[in-house]
Amino acid sequence: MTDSTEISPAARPLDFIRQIIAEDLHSGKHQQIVTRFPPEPNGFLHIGHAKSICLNFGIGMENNSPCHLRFDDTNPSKEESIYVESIKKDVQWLGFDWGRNLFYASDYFDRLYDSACQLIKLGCAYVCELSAEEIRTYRGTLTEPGKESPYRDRTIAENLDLFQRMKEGEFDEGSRVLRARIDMNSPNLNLRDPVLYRILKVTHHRTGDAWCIYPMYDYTHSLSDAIEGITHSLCTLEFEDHRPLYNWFLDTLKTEYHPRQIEFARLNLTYTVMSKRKILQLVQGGYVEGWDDPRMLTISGLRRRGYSASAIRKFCSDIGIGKKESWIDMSVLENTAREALNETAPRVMVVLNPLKVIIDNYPDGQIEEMEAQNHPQRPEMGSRRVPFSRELYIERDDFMEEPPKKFFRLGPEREVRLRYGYFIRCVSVVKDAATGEITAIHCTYDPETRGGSAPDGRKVKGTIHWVSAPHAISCPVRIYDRLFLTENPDADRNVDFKEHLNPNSLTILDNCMLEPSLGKAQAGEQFQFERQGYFCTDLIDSQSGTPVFNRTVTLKDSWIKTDKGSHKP
RNA sequence: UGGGGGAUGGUCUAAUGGUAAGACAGCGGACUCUGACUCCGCUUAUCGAGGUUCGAACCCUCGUCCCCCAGCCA
Repeated sequence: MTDSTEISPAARPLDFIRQIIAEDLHSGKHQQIVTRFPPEPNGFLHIGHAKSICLNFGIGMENNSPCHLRFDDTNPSKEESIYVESIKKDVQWLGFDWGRNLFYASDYFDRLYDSACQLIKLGCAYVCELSAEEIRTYRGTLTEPGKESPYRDRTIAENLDLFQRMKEGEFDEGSRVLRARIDMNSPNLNLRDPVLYRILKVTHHRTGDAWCIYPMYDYTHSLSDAIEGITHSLCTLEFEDHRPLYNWFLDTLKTEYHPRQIEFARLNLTYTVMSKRKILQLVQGGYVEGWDDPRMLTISGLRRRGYSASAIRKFCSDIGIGKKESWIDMSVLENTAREALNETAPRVMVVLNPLKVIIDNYPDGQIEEMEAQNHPQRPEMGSRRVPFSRELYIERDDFMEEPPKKFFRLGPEREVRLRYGYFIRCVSVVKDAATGEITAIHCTYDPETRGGSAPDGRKVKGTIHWVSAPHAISCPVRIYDRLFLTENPDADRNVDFKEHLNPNSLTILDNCMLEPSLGKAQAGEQFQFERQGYFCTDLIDSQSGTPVFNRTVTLKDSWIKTDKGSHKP
């Protein structure tokens, strides 16, 4: 990707973070800036991470400066290399390049250990033997000060010895921690002697069994930023309270670099959940078919759903960066997909819920090839030929025996245009004697209207899509809808968010009729099924010749609004 | 009720002492061989009360409401 304006159009005013960076560059505080995206490899990336990725890497591209990808892998009990791989893939797929700047916090374990010893020597850290419960009690509460640990005033030599023995595996998990020695009376709980290291006798996905003590986030993060010479360390609002601690580490250890932490509001989207913990529950509980289920707002799910990387980048740019907790409506994301796909997706005709049409006056056995444009607004995308014959399929929704007022489609005695085909008029309806279900309709066509226009200038109000029955390719199409029924599934603490799952988030239509050109669709190709929506061939389940389609998003439909329900797909 | 943040149409975002703007949503209309796209129009906002000022969304004071923090998670 070379066009950085695509990511942040020049016309858009700078967000507050970019303003700070511009000032720092202008004032000479920094000649070059360095940002970083620091995921923990304990799950797949989602749309919320995309916001952070676009921010950090976007700033990098705009300023021609590096943006590091650093895995914050300090908790081996939750982290796995499969997540490392998926994260790298997703960042690249989104269009970003970390170049040589791929790092792991675990790369710094030795330096982090040395710095911890340094803190001990400074009298700023000590080995504490309080249990986890005791530490919690000693920490105090929001309104009451904490109490100092009885181990707080050990000698430096004793602390050094104990810490080394922690490292050497002499002690049990949970029996000791290394703590910073700051202020048990601080109104900021993060400063009440936070834990720096804990004993975890767990194999790490990169360092194996080399370590049995692992550093905590706050300590690791600030030092890793300093080690890498990060200038602006961008994180979400909940870390605002941690900033004094972040700074304390850097100030106390007098690091060469002192990055500035700046916090921005995380992304909230309606009709979904964003927390990794909850997403994990959906995956592990089998509520979805995996991290990359097209209903998931993971990067891999969105990719499979048919969202392009540029659409996701556009979305992240559109929503902006601020400090106000905000909820973006899902329709904004959906609209971004439509906007992107409208430009690029070739148009095709597919009948999702087929209804047989027999054209009584069309010669039996005759086949014509109709010229259809691939994109009416972009003639350079060319055209294709679609076969037309006596028996066709049309959409069940496009026929009503007793049509309401503003229904422009087919009904008894009504005439409509078959797109790129002929005008047809319905002459009779065939029903199943037992169920009363309409099984087919009979029509006549006007041979003068070939291609879809009438020489006599007569107008029809409706144009519907169709597929020639003998030529149609039957195919499953997966209709995806929002995963949740409520705007904020998390809203009520007393109700499990899974209660709000949409039971109809996936509908498989297994007898859809594709126009023949779709037989050679490649996995991942995107199309507009005219009058229906944007669809793509599934990346995983599509075989060449036997495609499986996923609905990315519907087209806007103003008929559905006037009709109020009876027409809902 | 300790500390840290935040309040601009229904939802986001801008305006940084000088005409409150844009996007999405909604409503109405035009166009149309996609009830799509496109185009046009409309409704709707500065949390409240004071103050400073010729002039305040912006500065000051006092309130109100919302979010975050008591993991050996990140």
